[in-house]
Amino acid sequence: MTALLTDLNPEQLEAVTWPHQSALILAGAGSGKTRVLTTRIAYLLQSGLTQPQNLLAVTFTNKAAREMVARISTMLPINIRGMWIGTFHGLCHRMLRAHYEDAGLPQAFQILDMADQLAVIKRILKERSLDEKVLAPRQLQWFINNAKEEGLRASQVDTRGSFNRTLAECYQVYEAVSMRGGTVDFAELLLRCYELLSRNEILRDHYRGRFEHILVDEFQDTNRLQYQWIKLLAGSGSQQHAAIFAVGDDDQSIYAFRGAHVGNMRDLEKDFSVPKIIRLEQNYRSQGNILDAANALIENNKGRLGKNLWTAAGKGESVRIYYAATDVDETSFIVDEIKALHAEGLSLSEIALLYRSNAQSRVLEHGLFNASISYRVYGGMRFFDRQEVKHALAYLRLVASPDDDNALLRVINFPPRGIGARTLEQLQDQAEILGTSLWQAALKVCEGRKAVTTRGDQPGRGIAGFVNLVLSMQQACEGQPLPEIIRRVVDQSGLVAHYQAEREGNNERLENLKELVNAATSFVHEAEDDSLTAFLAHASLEGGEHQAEGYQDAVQLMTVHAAKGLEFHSVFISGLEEGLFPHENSRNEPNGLEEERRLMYVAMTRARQRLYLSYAESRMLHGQVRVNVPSRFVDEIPEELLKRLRSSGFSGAGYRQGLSGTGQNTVSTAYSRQGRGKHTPVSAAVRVAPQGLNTAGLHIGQQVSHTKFGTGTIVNYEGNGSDMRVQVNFHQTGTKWLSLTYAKLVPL
DNA sequence: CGCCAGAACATTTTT
DNA sequence: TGTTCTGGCG
Repeated sequence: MTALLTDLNPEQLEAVTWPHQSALILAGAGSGKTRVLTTRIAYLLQSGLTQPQNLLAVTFTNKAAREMVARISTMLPINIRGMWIGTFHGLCHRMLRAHYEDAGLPQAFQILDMADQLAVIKRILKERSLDEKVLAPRQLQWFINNAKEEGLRASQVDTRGSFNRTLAECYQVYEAVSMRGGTVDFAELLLRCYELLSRNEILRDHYRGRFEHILVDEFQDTNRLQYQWIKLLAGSGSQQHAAIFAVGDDDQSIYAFRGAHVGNMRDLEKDFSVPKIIRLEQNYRSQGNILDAANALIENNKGRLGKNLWTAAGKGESVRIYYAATDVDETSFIVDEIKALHAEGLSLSEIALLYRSNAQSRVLEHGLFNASISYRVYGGMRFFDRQEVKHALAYLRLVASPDDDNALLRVINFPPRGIGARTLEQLQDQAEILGTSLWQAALKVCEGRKAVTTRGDQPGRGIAGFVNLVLSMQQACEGQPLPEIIRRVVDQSGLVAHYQAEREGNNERLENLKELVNAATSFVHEAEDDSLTAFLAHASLEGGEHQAEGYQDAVQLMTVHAAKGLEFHSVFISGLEEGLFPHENSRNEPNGLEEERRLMYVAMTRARQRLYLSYAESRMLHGQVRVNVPSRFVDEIPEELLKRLRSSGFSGAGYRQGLSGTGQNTVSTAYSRQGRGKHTPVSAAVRVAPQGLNTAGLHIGQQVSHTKFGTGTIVNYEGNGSDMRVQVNFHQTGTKWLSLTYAKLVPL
């Protein structure tokens, strides 16, 4: 016990040993938030105050949940099985699976991710022949998810006005379609679970009796429904059974745009009569100047719960700021600094390049690539989102739950088997008439057809071919272990054959299909429930993070949002310009500027030792050069904390002057940069500059020679790793795309 | 049914 | 500018 509590500062100790009563912990960046959370759990268990099965800990990401499990396991020798640790969606999903009948769901209900949901919505809009200009699919998706997060069903939303009525009607159709297909979207997981608990007294009492402690991570990011769910589980007022231990930081609330409601912090305080907020203000990450700068910045926000980070470490280095003439200049400054840091022995993975929006990564990538610096870009496409994987998953869904229209539509003609728009329309009409799923309609069509004639039906093609395929898959999978099921379905689906038959560029796809089998194999080892349905749920809920890429020493490029929760020795925040950061769109949002400021606060507090801020006077954006004014956030940092670096050609005028203008006037287009050509779908989240033997020292502008084509200049590149291709302008034969794996290019 | 050209669009994002 | 989506044509 004592070992557990040593090295905690007084506030951390107070939080960890807090009595059985709800608490709100205001945990600043780098203040040991996760440590407090996990130590609290270990403390409760070790001191016998509670049992594992009486604990529920909820996070937002699977990564955070895993980290929590891992840390508790190292602290305690006990088996933490029985404890409910997971994401909101994961825990709700668990409850719904356990009580699917009470929740009114089929046993094999499937989870729709955002893309699946959007596809359903597009279909609904098309069927109702609603013009996309009148109602954009995304808008309807947003509306439905929002309604659900407010706890509203289609019958409960506002129907005043024709537009609202249209929205409500579409929502109603969407509900019906979901019901029939047995599908549940992300928001539905939460709402369904909430409704289940609020309606079913027996279940509610069961869970209330069970959970004595509910711990919530990143509480500032909870939306209204999530908070209601927590409240329901804990029971409030005289009904309160569980103590809520909420940890969060209002200054790091950066997800309002997706429904996060910081107000939940104050609500919790009130609803659960939290006697006092515990503030964790001692920072163990950054040096003094960095914290002072961040504190000064965030001070400009109103209505904060209030907090001031401090450190026992020294002042450290000044915050460096660089004013560049152009984005290219900004990039070359950053590249030079990275080279210098690397030369001093700092590993590249300790350097982060942060930006407000993804579009900014391009210039940076270009610069890094040309300097042969390895880098990794976060936020690419997730494994389970890839086209070929989604196709395979759709077949698997049909095996598990053939009434899922979305899955059916995705693969009914992929690989192509002669089912065109016409046939599909007939099938949809048929389903409409019968009031059934497309699958049922397809079965009917086949039966009828068989009775009349099979003439003209080539085996394996048409509706009959598809129906037979799915039926035989279902048969082949009966009683098989999961990896075998996947292997058979992938094989029988014809996906592999299809991709093999296509020329070029499908190696990665084929690899991913193999990888899917591997994913299933490791899933079987890890999960308690190794059914197909469980695997499909895993694919939807824990999609991306399976791809733990091997460690590579590379500079880390990501948006500020993606950087939350991470830390680095050195951090570059680029593009500090009005209109970019703060982003111009934030002007139209309520409290938009304050959210942008919090974003900046998050960005700054990622740095341990060294923080660079940079600004470019002119920048290429959307194909036009724009001239910008420095971000107001730079001016909010006290001068004495800054060390100004200057580019030689910069006029110097502009900063610390009137910031009233929007700062976006278009000037010349006399500007050139290497384009990147058509660009393969950048599916990989990782793009690492060539370093190996074959590719060492290659960069744009490099002269190379090729045995067949002679000499030329590298003008472009695309892809990554073994798939990387370069475009070479050969003096004799013109430009050619060459794969680095096959072509023997010799640098000159 | 597939391909290509032209248009439209362009914060942030996890589950 | 780059990327994605759509519609028309072969």
